[in-house]
Amino acid sequence: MARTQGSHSDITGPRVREAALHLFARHGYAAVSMRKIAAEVGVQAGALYNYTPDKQTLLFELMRAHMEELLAAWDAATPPPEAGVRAALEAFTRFHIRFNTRRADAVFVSYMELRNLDPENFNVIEGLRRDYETRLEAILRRGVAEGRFAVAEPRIAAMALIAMLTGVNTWFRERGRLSLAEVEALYWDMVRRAVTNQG
Amino acid sequence: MARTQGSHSDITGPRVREAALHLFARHGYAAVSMRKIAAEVGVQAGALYNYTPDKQTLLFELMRAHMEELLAAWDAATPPPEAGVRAALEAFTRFHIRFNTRRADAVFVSYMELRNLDPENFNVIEGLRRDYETRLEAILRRGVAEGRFAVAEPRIAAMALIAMLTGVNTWFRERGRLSLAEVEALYWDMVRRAVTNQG
DNA sequence: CCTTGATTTGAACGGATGTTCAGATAAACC
DNA sequence: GGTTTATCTGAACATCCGTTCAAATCAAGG
Repeated sequence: MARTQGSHSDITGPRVREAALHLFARHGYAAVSMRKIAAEVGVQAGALYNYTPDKQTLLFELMRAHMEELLAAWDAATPPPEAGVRAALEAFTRFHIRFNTRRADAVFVSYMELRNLDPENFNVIEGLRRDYETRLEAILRRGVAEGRFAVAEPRIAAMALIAMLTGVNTWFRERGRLSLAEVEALYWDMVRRAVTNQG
Repeated sequence: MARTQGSHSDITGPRVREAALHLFARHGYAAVSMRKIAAEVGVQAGALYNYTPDKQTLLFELMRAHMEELLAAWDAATPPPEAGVRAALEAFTRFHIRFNTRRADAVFVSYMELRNLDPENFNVIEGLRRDYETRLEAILRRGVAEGRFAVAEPRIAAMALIAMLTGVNTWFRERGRLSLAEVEALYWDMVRRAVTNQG
């Protein structure tokens, strides 16, 4: 009694990653066993090893995929330079909120499970995270250079703003009082004022 | 061969909590065994049960103590009303950064290990967290009422600002380029502008 | 329809887990 | 200095862990 009807590598592989992401987000990497992931997929634990060499790599690949999709999505959504630096900052703000609320599990795991990564895996994810921060930092620096923003420490401001925006995930619910568009507008208001001088 | 010379409940108890807090912050609750905590203290695992009924309660009490100390410290540091709402917001900003950077382990654990709490324990910690957010929300509401702040959604702004301020912990190092006072000033600048209208 | 090869099972491995408790130990008190 | 009592050890419990692998199963190709 092996191999259920209709099961394939193309189907089981994604389902393993989905189940792992969901369970890691809910209970944490260390608290989720390979057997629990297998049970969620409807398979025995041994079958998981057709899709990952080990549990650590499964976690790492989930985080790497998320970070690379994040970077690729922003690069594809970046407004052209001639739109202006203010439009770039607004686009970043709205993009970050939209992208992250749609992928709450991956965002959560990519932040909370950093300490469960092997050192070399950690360095890879950390590098991708820095890349993303640098995208925002560049916008802030350009705004300062053009005299439109007043930001004393662009890198720190970038980290501060990203922390604020990512915080949306802790309370936002799809069917809550505020729509995503309203949330975007609220945060864009705060971001805009935080980097702009009075008067 | 039991009871090492000079060991007492008064000494071992705090050391158990210190070791647990440190290890939970570093590796995560689920990844830290009672034996590892005991080894850090220099004791056998069974001895820990003189100080906590079980591992879950150990985690919960660490988080509860942290949150209650946070609330008590802020209540003791709150400026008098006659100092003005702007002074209150600045005090909150500086207090939050100062208190949290000094207790990075407890802050980290109290946020990251929420999902490892039993439902009833979770509700207690969640309630304390809401209390703290409400302190800031009240300041923002007062500022709006007095016409000094422009904040459309005070509760959401409170959560956004706290997320931004707590983010300091992810990068701040005691002996880094910026002193704590400089960091406080940078963030107060952003907070002040984020809640204030232009012109 | 029969073979081939990908996919899964089910059992097994050594070791770690939280918790309990009888017995050993040493500090505190009379 | 002997007794009491708080504290700790060391072993044991049942259960779970990540990972491996021969054998079983089934989809696809000829």
